[in-house]
Amino acid sequence: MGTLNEFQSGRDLSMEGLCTRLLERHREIVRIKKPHVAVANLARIVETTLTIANRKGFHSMSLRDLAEGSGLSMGGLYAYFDGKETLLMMILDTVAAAVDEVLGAPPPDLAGDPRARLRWLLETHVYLTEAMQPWFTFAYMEAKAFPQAGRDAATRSELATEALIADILADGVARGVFRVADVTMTAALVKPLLQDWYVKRSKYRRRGVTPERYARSVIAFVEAAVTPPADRSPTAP
Amino acid sequence: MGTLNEFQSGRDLSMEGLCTRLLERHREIVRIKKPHVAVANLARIVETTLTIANRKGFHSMSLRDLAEGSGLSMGGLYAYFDGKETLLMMILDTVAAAVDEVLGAPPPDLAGDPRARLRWLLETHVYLTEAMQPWFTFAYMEAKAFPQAGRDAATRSELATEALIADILADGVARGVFRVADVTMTAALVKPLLQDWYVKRSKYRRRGVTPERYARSVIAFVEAAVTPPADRSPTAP
DNA sequence: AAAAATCGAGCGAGCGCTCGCTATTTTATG
DNA sequence: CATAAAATAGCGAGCGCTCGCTCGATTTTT
Repeated sequence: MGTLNEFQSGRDLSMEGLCTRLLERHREIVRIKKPHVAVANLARIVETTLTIANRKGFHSMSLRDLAEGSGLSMGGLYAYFDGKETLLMMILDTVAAAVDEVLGAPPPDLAGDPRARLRWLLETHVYLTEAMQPWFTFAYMEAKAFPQAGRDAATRSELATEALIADILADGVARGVFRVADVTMTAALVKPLLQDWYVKRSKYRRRGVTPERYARSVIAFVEAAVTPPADRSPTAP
Repeated sequence: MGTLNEFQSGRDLSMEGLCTRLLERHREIVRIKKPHVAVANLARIVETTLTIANRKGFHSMSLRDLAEGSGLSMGGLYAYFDGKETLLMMILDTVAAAVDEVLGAPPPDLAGDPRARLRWLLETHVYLTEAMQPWFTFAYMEAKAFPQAGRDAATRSELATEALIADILADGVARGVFRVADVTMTAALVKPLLQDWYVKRSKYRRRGVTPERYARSVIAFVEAAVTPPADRSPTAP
């Protein structure tokens, strides 16, 4: 099993890397010409937004707060987005894109091994959400309270992850490795275990729980629930 | 195992019953003298608040929205609370009180049976949150974004429930009924399974999942994770 | 000197909240 | 038992303020 340090997503998940791709997806909204200027300021804007919004909510963050925190002026901000709602959407779709990119590319050599695929998915999800913790907290907290497009995107992303889990479980059942009464229901129950890592991150930090340990715990918990009793006898591997 | 219909909490969880107790706890704030008038209008105020806030967030609900929805005027509302924030607190502490009252009173005859206690707790939690679903959704969504006192209350309530789970697990381990590597960690993982029921209620409704079935699934999932392998062999009961 | 980036005072809309007032019910009085 | 007096409940225009957003002026870069 891997560790957070070994975790290689094949994607740059740093603030700069994420904002570079954010800029590419929104060239027609960001009115700044020089990419290095745009990316640098987007990074400060997003960083500040995540910090303030995760403390008191996106709605309660005023653009004056954001201007002060990011070092730009009120008017300056509007060269980077055309409204507060657009800023929200930019952040939300950056999270969704990261999920697609990272979880959508499992190592091909695991294809025939449902147990390994499940471990990889759970572990990678924990490490991904650890690397982008403020982004995921933001998306989780704000997606519900905002306009239809945002809600839909969040729902779709959530269901996509659930479908990945369900797919692995179904494969495992077909191969006789797992025993699961209801694949859809079980997948639905696994999802909140993954979300808890970033939703309650501060609780786990306070308790000194590392990402590695959390991933191990979730894997053990889920595997116990899907492994046929016969394979779990104390003498089995 | 019980069903939602048989579920008797020993407390009136109807809107009227809850608002009656809410009024008792806040007599010095509610300036309406006649209890039957106060309770009736509080019920309409709270009902409207939960509906609007769960759709677009408490912060985005204006008191004009609330006045229109509840049938009172702007000024009239202020006879029932002394500010928007107080209204929030009234609702949050009603939820906390209900949790204490219902989960704090397990059937005494289960005392010696950790497995039965665990089942009762999980089942009762699902039924309680089903009966007060809009209240719990509201508390979950709004507690974080609001003032210190609210955050603290939410954290304390959350940890209290977790402690109830941990207590049962520890008892089960001591009696050799459960096998759990880390009681605190496992309790932490059970909590989000219970929260998912009201946080994602609409998803489960869309899929036709009943409270009974959800409770059964969670119980099966958790029991698989805490039952020693030996007791799970196909020949065991 | 042209282009790009940034500035910040100012706008109208909408917010939470107040207050002088009316309408209704309860109580006191001859 | 009428009715005056007091208490209670409710009203909604309007206040001060902050919000998201705009735009002509200004600074910085090339």
